Amino acid sequence: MLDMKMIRQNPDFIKDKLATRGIKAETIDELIGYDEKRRELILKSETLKANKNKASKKIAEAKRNKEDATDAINEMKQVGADIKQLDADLEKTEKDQHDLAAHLPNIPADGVPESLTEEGAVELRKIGKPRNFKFEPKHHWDIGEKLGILNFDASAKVAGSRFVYYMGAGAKLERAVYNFYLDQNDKAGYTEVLPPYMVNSASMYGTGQFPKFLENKAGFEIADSDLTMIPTAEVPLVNYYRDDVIPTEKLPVKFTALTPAFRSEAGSAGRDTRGLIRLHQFNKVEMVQFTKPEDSWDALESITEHAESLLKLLKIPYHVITLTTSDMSFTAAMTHDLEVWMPAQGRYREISSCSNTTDFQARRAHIQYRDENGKLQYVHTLNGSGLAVGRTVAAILENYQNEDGTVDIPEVLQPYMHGMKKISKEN
RNA sequence: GGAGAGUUGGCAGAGCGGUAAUGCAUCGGACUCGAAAUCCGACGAACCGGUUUUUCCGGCGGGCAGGUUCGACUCCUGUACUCUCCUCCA
Repeated sequence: MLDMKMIRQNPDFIKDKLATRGIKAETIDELIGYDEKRRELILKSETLKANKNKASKKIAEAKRNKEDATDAINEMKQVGADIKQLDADLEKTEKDQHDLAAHLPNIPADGVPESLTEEGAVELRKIGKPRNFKFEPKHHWDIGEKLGILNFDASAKVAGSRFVYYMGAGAKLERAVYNFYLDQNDKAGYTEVLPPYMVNSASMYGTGQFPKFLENKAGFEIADSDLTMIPTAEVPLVNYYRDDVIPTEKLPVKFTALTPAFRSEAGSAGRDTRGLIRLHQFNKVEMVQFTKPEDSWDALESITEHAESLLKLLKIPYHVITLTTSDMSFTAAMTHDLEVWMPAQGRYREISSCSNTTDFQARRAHIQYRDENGKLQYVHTLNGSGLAVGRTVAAILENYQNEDGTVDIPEVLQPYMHGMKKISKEN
């Protein structure tokens, strides 16, 4: 949620910034119009309410003195009716204003490449050289199915498209990857959390998924309840402190969690229909930080670098890009994506997204701390995948594949696989 | 799933239709070499509007949402959460 006072005071700045995210200037004007009308109505309503309170006190006093209070009671009746009318208008205006404001994305930070498409992302660095294959590298789904460690036929039967069964060494590899990630995050000072996998709509609103998420049918809501399956652990992790004041000495708070993420993938029909890249349910280890405002930009770099360190240890080639203004998620002021090299596709694919949402989520979710003057301020929140687990498995299968169809296991994962060095049919 | 109780300021805790006692904590002051104790005073969330870049005024506010009423923390309805008992259950 953007700061309305800020919009009121710097309308042109907001218009320029949000134009890069596809928001029309007229939308901002409309919002400011609602705000002006709202404040006008508040002024009128509050004047009447002040009168009402005075009249009420008069009645109370008259009653105490056993005097006649008919005049004051009539005044109360009249004023009460006027207030009712005015407040109905006010409520409508507030709702209109709020609905509009809730649809405005965060202001892009300086340095975010401006573009109305995903074209124009800036590559910050490229690490590791794609391996030179002496044979045609296979897609991970082919490798996985041949090895008997991924079964998409069974999942199609039992659940539907965009699900998977990991079998045997495949399931173990998935487990090795997320245990490795959790251990690394633990070492980096993140508190491990095991949160609920369903959250209420206030939480979905707090982290900025709702209302758009609902309108786009992007998720899985539980019938006859207020619950939604989490689309990312970011939701329960950030909302942990919703409506709270975080004790200042605790900042920065760093959380990490392994959870499944549930997404409808509405609107992505035909894309990535095979394999582990785009599923309705996938595991992800997530990192979240709550920081003081002045620390959040350093924190974004630190989260990104930590996510990178995982890929470095796994020895998988990747690059880091800064997303464009319109490619970023709704809540982000800046996002660095990590993309891993997928040999069979011959391109980099997203495996992590690290964002600074500044105070955008904190405003929605009311997450505050007290500054050195004891004043309540909004914290900044950050999130980053560390990392997507299924996509890591896909990347391992493709980057570590051998011509005979076996797959080597990255050295750092071998201890997590009871020393197994290679996945072959026999496993 | 059933029954009951509860939800008031940072905490504790009254009132139970006329606009939120009191205690603790906090802040300021007095006393003191200093501190404790004591005394005096202030302050009761967050939020919103006006004015104002300190101030002051007003609104809102007693889990939340409605209703009754000139007026509700106080009555009624719904709902969320917490606790206890029963039931069920990994």
